[in-house]
Amino acid sequence: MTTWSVEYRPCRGRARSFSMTDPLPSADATPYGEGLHKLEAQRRSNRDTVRALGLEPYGVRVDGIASCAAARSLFDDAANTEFNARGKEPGFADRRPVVTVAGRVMLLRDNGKLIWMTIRDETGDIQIAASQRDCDATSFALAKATDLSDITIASGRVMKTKTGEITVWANSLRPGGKALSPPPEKHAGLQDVETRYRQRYVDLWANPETLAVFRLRSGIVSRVRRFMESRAYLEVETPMLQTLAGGAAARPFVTHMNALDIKLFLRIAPELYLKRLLVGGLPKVFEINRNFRNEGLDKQHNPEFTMLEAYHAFGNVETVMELTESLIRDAAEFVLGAAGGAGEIVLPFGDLSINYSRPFARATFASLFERAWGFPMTDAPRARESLKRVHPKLAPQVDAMDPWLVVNELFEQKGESLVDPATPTFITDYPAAVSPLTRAKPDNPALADRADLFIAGMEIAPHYTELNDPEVQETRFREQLKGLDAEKHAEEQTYRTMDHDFVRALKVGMPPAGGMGLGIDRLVMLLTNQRTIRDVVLFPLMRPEE
RNA sequence: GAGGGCGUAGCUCAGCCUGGUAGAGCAGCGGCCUUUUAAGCCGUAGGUCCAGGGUUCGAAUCCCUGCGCCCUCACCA
Repeated sequence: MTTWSVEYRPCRGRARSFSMTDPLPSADATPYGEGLHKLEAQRRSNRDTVRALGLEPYGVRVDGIASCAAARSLFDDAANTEFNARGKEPGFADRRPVVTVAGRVMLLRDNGKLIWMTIRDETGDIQIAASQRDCDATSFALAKATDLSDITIASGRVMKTKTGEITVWANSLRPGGKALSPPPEKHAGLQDVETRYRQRYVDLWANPETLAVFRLRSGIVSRVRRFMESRAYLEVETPMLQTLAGGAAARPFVTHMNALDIKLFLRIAPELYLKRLLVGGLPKVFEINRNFRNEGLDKQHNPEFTMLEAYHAFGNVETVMELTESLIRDAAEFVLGAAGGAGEIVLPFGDLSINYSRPFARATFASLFERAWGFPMTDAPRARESLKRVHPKLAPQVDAMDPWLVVNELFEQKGESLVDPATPTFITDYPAAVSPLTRAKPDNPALADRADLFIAGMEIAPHYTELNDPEVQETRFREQLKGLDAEKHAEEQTYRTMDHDFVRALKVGMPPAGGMGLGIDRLVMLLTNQRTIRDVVLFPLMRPEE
């Protein structure tokens, strides 16, 4: 006789094996064996009780369900008063509204012949009463077999208890979905940060603040889209799988396509495709979608993140600065409106109160540099000396560095921090040497026509007057490639490649343009007062559990 | 990458400093209860103290290593 050894893993506890010669686990004994947690076993048994009542514990289609909020608003004080006064008179016509609600059982109080539940849906909570007198027998038995965190459906009259709680006084209950997992603690909720991210499906219903943040996120993104449309930008979708990963300086994720046997990259930016569309004659385009960068994780970086990029033909950096400022103010106004506020658009972010209503501040790179370091950025010797002092690790290389790179290092050390975090601020006029893909300022070729928006110390959105001279572009690409130290950047060379097609596109002729990129996750962090990007991404990347 | 913190029942947390048989609340189970709402009362059960190693007569506790998460800094851009 052949003996198969089958490994199988109960949801908890050790894996064990059994062979075909062993008796099969019986179906009505717990099919997951002794590894099954008692709490789950108990819930399975309650589920079987529901089946024995002739009901489907996982629910069936139900039409005409009212939200908890809608059911509450149906409450009719006059009808309720009338019922309380005359409900026992023969022939009395009950005018209290009838409703069906569905939700997850958050609280359960079994008084014997009267069972109270508080259920929750995305609109809020409502209390349900299931009394032995007023429910049909099956429904009452179902109520008895209901566990915390089950999904239940109740139909009945909307009334108010003598303690003033709006309640659906049920005459019928139906199962809406069995929960075999026990719920988090009912007062403290789900606290563990890791579990909240890994099991967002629990976090979302157990912690209403979580749901509120993601509803706001959805509203913000929708509002941003409508704003762009109102400005006559066309929404487009460009490749996320690219044969070259261009448009930004970041390490891409690499994958392989079997059918063509080629290497593919997840995009690090949509930029080069959106510009091709300008060449194609689309004057104003935008895309809101995911970019992927194969770099570290921290409070402001998730490997996949959502960016808005927009390009405006015949515009320049000022065009898109105005766009961003109006767009952010509009989104902030939306959030404030959702919070019931009015007047000046001020939203909290941690300890800061960020004012979005005034014109955003501006500061030039050069002025911040000088304020930070006490000498002008054109003073290369002093810059080198300062960098050696503050960054001893870099000291040996400093003399060989491009003077503008030295300036840039110093600026990032101290310059950015001079910007008031509570005032949205554009830093303008970056050195051209540190902005290779940007056009130079018409009146000063040493400076780039670029502005970066900073809010709360975070870089939110860069703005550029785009490069559209194919020869300049090609030279810049070549310089970028040449700059790679072959040994140190061996890996980088596998994905940094000249984008010949993009140069070819520019040769067809691209109108002058302003372009911007706005980090949507960071914007949502600001507007919803969340300190980490993981609290505004539904399913942030986590290391696998096993 | 460096430093710090955390990991104990399904959940929320004590206990660790100062080593001596594992604790509470909620949830669960049995019982009572038809206006409760963190329901209440009586009873009861529940543990790989993240994993591995070490010290010790004895380790949740002290030491080392590893894993996971969080924080700060650095790197990257």
